[in-house]
Amino acid sequence: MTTTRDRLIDAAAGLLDEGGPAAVTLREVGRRAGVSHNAPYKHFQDKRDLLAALAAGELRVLAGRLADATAGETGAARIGASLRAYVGWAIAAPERFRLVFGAWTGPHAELESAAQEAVATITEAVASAQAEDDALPRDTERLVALLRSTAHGLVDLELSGHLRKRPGAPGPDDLIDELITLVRGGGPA
Amino acid sequence: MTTTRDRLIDAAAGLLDEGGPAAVTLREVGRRAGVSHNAPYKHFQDKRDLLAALAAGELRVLAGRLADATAGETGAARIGASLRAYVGWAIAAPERFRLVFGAWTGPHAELESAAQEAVATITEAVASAQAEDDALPRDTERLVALLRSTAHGLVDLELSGHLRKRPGAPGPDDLIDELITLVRGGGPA
DNA sequence: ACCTGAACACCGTTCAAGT
DNA sequence: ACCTGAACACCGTTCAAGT
Repeated sequence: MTTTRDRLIDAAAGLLDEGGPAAVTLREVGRRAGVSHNAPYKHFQDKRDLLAALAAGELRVLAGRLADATAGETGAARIGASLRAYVGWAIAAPERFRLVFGAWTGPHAELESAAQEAVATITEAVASAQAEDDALPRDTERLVALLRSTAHGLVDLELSGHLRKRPGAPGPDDLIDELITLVRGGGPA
Repeated sequence: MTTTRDRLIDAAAGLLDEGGPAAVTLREVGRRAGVSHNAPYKHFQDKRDLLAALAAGELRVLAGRLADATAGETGAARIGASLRAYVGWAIAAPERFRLVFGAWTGPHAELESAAQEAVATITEAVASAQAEDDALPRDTERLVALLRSTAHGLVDLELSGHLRKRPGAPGPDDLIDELITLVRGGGPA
């Protein structure tokens, strides 16, 4: 049984994908969900709260993808799989990526716990890789922060068209490979 | 002599800094500039065009800061100075950073040429550093793309609160140092 | 408990008119 | 050339009312 609440979130996600944040109006969300233009207020505090619920769901999807992608890998390859899954998710749904990591005014409990889940998944992959590959730096927190930053920036610059100006320029996946090589000190796998 | 056009851009910048993108309404921009709520349409095609002019100006400021910061440095320190200037600019004016690198629908000539200028400044710093330090990777384009991505992601995660959850966690400047160490293969300066 | 319809105070944009 | 004021079609949010 799909609740009205779920249909509202689905409608918002569809509108976001199709027309960006400007297309997500509560009036159209209601229309698509088959309710009135202010029925959303019976399920969410306000528009921001609806978007946060959507963003939290997306972060849980991301965490699942990261877990799946890294399950069969070992060593530095595990880190590579994790970063490629992150980038793949973001490139496939740019508007959701931007929503999730955009400017949120004030804290939101559900969103924060979902974010923590995604970071924990990456951290596990990195910690395992470190245990299996002595060429990796030892400080897990620093390494995770650096890897996340690079993957995130790669995606953001790619999506905004700032990364590749000419054809043949290195793309996100090329740069992830380069990053992992550098992070291992350029030595043999 | 400050033109009406300049006062409109200044008003938009002030509103952006104070209240984020939602606070930048053409009506309030006009009010602050001492003109009517639709005088902006005599100087800009629409709201997006005004914001693009603001963003382009900010990118030119950034390019200048990068040039200044790297002028007195050599080798890998030049890259460090460049990245710290980038991060410093972004953290000091988060809303402008987000505007500049946000989602622009369709191309905008002035904005694109300003972006090219900023990238060229970073590229010069990196190319000089490569000439002075053999420990750096040789491919300038790849290296620039990787450095820009990391710096950009660092800022974006920091601003959204996703980078540092606990006090004492490494901040942007720590991670820039780590990145430069890794990029040099971890060897001696 | 969940939803509707009218209303309010906004917003970007257009247009006719003024100097 | 530059600006104004009214108007239009939106929007988020609130509120009284309905089942």
